[in-house]
Amino acid sequence: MNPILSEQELIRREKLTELEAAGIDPYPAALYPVSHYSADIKAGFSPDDAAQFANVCVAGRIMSINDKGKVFFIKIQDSRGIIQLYVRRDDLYPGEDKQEWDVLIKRGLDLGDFIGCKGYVFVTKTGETSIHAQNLTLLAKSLKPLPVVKRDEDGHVYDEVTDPEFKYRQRYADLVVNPDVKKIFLQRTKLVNTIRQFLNERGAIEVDTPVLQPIPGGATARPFGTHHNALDVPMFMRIANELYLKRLIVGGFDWVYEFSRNFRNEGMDRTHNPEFTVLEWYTAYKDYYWMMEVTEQLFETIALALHGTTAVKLGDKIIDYKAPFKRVTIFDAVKEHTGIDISHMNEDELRAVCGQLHIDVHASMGKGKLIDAIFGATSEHKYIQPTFIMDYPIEMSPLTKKHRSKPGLVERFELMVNGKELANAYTELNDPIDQRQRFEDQLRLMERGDDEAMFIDQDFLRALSYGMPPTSGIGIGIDRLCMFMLDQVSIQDVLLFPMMRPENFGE
RNA sequence: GAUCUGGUAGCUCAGUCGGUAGAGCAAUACACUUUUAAUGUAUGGGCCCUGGGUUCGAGUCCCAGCCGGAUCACCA
Repeated sequence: MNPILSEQELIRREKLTELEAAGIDPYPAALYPVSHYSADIKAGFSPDDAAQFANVCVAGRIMSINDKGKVFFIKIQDSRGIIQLYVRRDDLYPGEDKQEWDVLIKRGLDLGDFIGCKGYVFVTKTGETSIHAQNLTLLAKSLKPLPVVKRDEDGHVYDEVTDPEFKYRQRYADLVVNPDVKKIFLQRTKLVNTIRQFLNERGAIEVDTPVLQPIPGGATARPFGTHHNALDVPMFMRIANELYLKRLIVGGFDWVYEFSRNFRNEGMDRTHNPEFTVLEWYTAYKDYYWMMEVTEQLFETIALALHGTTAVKLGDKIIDYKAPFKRVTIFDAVKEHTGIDISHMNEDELRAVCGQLHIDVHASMGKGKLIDAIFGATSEHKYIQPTFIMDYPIEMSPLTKKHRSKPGLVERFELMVNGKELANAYTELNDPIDQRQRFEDQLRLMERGDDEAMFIDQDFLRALSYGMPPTSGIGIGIDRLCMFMLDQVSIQDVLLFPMMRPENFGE
């Protein structure tokens, strides 16, 4: 606790002492028998049927106090909204002794305190549904003033707290004071629940796989390293769960999924947090064409669940998630946006195209990375409406099955929305001999200087050797999906506690 | 990592040319028994992010650092 207290914090501590001296416990232990939420009272009450709400008990945090002398109007916020309490001195303390009124109500209450109230519901002269208090209980004292944010009838906000550092570091206060922030996170939960329901009702099984892994596999990224003391071995935080889910397909599950918290020790910006969530699922006996259809259905279902329509606002754009989505191969995409057909070019020719288009290249880049660079620089950002980009070069897809009819390509698609990758899926490589070769190719890339190439996972190869049925799998970035579906420009606004540099509290 | 930008009361923010630190809300006190973001009157509240420098004098100018944000590069 910061030893330097502000004037207002000191005053609140003095009030605490005064309350205790008067025999009022500022932090009572007993449960408080809440019977109603603010929103239910406001939605359900009508003066003609007042009996139904003649005896309610609510609890929440004090958001405003209007002191009228012998009458107080107090607004409290519970988890569902805000309701006003009408507190009249002579109703709470009808006798001669008004001392507790002075100590508890007049001097003892502050913005931010939790109180409980029993009473009956009525409508004030000004038309606000309120609770006429018959009993008021202090449930928890607040010692630190929250930011004061006010709203008028038109929804205009005064003194809104917008400082990102405050919002992200003290999300607890941000949530109290900014109801729209809370709404975003409720929507995020709804999005995740919608996906769960979608997958569960189709027979998918939710599983948990290791977060601590001896070999960080399934993606190309720099991992966080750590150490297991009892085993005295290095361990890594997972960068992807792909290889574990495929092991489960080997084991006989035919549709598994996991919301995987992944950790990557790389830069952070408004679209990247060091830990982030990816939904991956793998389905046996399916291919990437099937996967495209299910993906379209899923995105359409999510948009409808959140917004009641497939047309979703994102910045100044409207993204329409109505299935089916457009499909275009990566070579056709490049041809469309540059006029150049790179589909049959070798590495030197691709390098020449990069020079012609002023794209930075590195000597370590192989054919796959060059093609990816050309696509990224010329085409990727042009796909605003949901589009499947299909059939990637084999060099950049070491876990993907070779294309059934196009040599040098694999059966892979990425879903582009708003010019960004939202999902990545393939027909999975289940040929153990081919898989070993692909790993070895990665090793060669690594030797050539590509520090993102994959490690060989011998146990995964052993699993594939037992036989894995033909399978299709997908990974969907959940944080990014939330950003797109909830119209947020920063990943920090869809993460409750985005990573921040540790705060220095002094000493 | 590079560039730009910000940090002043509990909160939102002003602060001119370098010359005694400001407003609204919040707080304290008094008045008011159905109020409406924010009733009236009075009062208190400051490590101007930190450390150096320039100057008679620094919230203000210079340098370095700390903590954010934006843009760019790389990754989802």
